[in-house]
Amino acid sequence: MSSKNRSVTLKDVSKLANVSPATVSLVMNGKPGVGAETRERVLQIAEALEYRPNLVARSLVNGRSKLIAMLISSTRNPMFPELAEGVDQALKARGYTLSIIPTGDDEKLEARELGALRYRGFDGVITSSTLINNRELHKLVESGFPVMSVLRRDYSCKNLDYVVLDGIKGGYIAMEHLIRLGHQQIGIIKGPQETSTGIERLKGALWAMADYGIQASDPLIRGGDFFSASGYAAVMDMMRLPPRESPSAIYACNDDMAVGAFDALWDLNIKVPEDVALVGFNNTAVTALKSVAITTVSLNKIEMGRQAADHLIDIIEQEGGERQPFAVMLKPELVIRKTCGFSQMGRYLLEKIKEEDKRIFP
Amino acid sequence: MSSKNRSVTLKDVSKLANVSPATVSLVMNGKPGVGAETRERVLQIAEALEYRPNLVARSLVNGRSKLIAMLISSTRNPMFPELAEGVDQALKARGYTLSIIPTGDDEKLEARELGALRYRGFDGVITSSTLINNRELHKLVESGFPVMSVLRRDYSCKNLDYVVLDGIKGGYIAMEHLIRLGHQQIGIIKGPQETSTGIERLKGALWAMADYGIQASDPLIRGGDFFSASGYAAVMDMMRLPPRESPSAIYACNDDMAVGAFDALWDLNIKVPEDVALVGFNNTAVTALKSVAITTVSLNKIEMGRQAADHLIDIIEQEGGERQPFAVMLKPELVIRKTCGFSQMGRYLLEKIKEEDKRIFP
DNA sequence: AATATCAGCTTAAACGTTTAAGTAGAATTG
DNA sequence: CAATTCTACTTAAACGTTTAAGCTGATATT
Repeated sequence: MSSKNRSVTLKDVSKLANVSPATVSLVMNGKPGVGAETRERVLQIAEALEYRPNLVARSLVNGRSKLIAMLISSTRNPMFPELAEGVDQALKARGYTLSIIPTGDDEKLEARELGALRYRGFDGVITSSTLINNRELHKLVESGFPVMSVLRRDYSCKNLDYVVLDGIKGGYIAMEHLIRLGHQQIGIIKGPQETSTGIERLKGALWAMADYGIQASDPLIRGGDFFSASGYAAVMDMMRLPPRESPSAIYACNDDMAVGAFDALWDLNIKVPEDVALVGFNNTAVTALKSVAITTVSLNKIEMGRQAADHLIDIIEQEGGERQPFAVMLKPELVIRKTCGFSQMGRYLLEKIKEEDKRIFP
Repeated sequence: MSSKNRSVTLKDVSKLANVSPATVSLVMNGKPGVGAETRERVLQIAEALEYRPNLVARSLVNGRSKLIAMLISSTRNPMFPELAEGVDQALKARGYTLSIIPTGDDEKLEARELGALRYRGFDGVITSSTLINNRELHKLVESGFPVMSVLRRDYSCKNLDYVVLDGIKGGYIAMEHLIRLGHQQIGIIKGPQETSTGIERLKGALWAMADYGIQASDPLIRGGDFFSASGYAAVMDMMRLPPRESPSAIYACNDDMAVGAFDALWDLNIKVPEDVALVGFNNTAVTALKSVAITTVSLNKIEMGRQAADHLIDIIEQEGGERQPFAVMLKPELVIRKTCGFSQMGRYLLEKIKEEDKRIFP
């Protein structure tokens, strides 16, 4: 069918319409300075030829590509899908398109990708994989490139805009929940301390413990890396403690580790929540499954992505204006499911009764 | 710090090096025709100025942007993360960057986005959300734009390259597994019949039933849309059938629906696998959880993404050559977990024991 | 020694837009 | 009616590359 594959250009339209390319450009961009009839004619011809402006050429001249990069740790990070959905919603609404750049939380790669953003033609970047004290990010921000940090942030980067969750509050309410249910020996599986989320979610929990006069015992606080395996290992370890030192509840600083913990408890034949309570963080999709039902701290990831993207575009599009800092801190909410007891009480009693039955009627 | 934000260009380098821009271009691209000393000098100056070629300008002249689009239904589709990981691996290795375009499986939007790909400057597209008989896709392929279909395909689109899973075989082995475990009344939760996956996974299962002489009963075959809620609804419905018509096993054409089914069985207090066996499809992350452990059909999503991306780039980069069709069909494997019995045996023994009990202690 | 070949450069056009500056003619003004 | 302002255009430069074609002087060929 198609012989020559060159697409229709501004010039093609201008020739057919007997006007200069400049005029066509004015028409296509709805700018004034063109007579009504001419405008109409050009529009019709453009329509007929199915003319579409070449965005690459346009980018070159006005230095805007309408391309936004999203730096993430991995597409498999369970936060990513919803975050990206929010970002995509906002971008689509304003005519931008989204590129994703997974970095695997590899510092080198992240630095390289950050440095490459500008000359690759991106208009701005949303980064969700920021580690604390990221020099390259620093440089990028200082150079005036539009950057929005989401989920995590870098305290050391003064001019970095962000929209994050209040991790301290989140950690606080998670821990408070466990304490109020009567737990005194509480295990904590930390996140990496090079991330703001890792730091804050721990800090909040420790605050709650302090407020309620509960001793935080060192052997119950374990390092984790936000991946499920580290949660599994941490629990396997904790549970080796002598019974009176072992936890009756565990707070994992994210859901992945909570799921790992859940699996470990399962393997150890420890009943959740009857024997050990568990609370996670992020309200990731898995936690909502009926057979998992992990109590967790929820945050609106879609909203977070949307706000970040929307404001990033604001920044990009308001050229001259003094750029004032943008910092949003969303509020966490506790989602109470089944891993912390209470609702399980009924079931627990039921089983006790069954056991009695068996003894009485063997 | 930074006053003027214009980045370093080829010209800046050429001026400092006292050569023409053309020479710098040759050097930067490692092309011949430049003397050793000159080359060295240019390289050093470029290095010193931190010169990076402007990819937008480059794209404009050689018509290649090194941008690949990936059309997906949603970032929340559980297949997406791994698929994208594979794609990203291949793209990164060859210097391309990935844009994702969620379409929500909305036909209009998908058509629009497909049509826009070329003038947005993409070099090619990987589509995983293709519905059957997609006119716009047809047009795009016929126009010679590099397209690779992954996961799903469109039978009606003759020149569409693809890398997919053998869905028929997958459906077959899933169903065969249930049959071999002794099930005769098997419920099926279908996928949408406008997708190749929906069609094939059903067809394969029906073949297996036919091969083993098992009647497929209409009320046990329910429509689904690949989302969890439809699996839930299907099971709720099926289980309302009179006991002798209700299924002892269920085959869901994807894991999302299997999870929905799992939840429904949970709510109905029907034990899996003791009372009803369940098999899913895709080997999605959730199914591997210890407390879920759904038996499912596995496919290597990362590999699938990688192959698709890799070959797409091959197509893009071999300009002239006759483009011959590329079609890969990966082999499915059954991942046996805990939702299909084997405990069937346990149940059998248990019932025998109960009967004995009743006789002895009436 | 005249000619061909070649390495090592430069020139200039091209890619498809946008936009500042220019122009011709019509309309408005004093 | 001459001067001014507008309107509706056009011209041409610019964005930052690539690349075909051209040029120059040196080396190789006959």
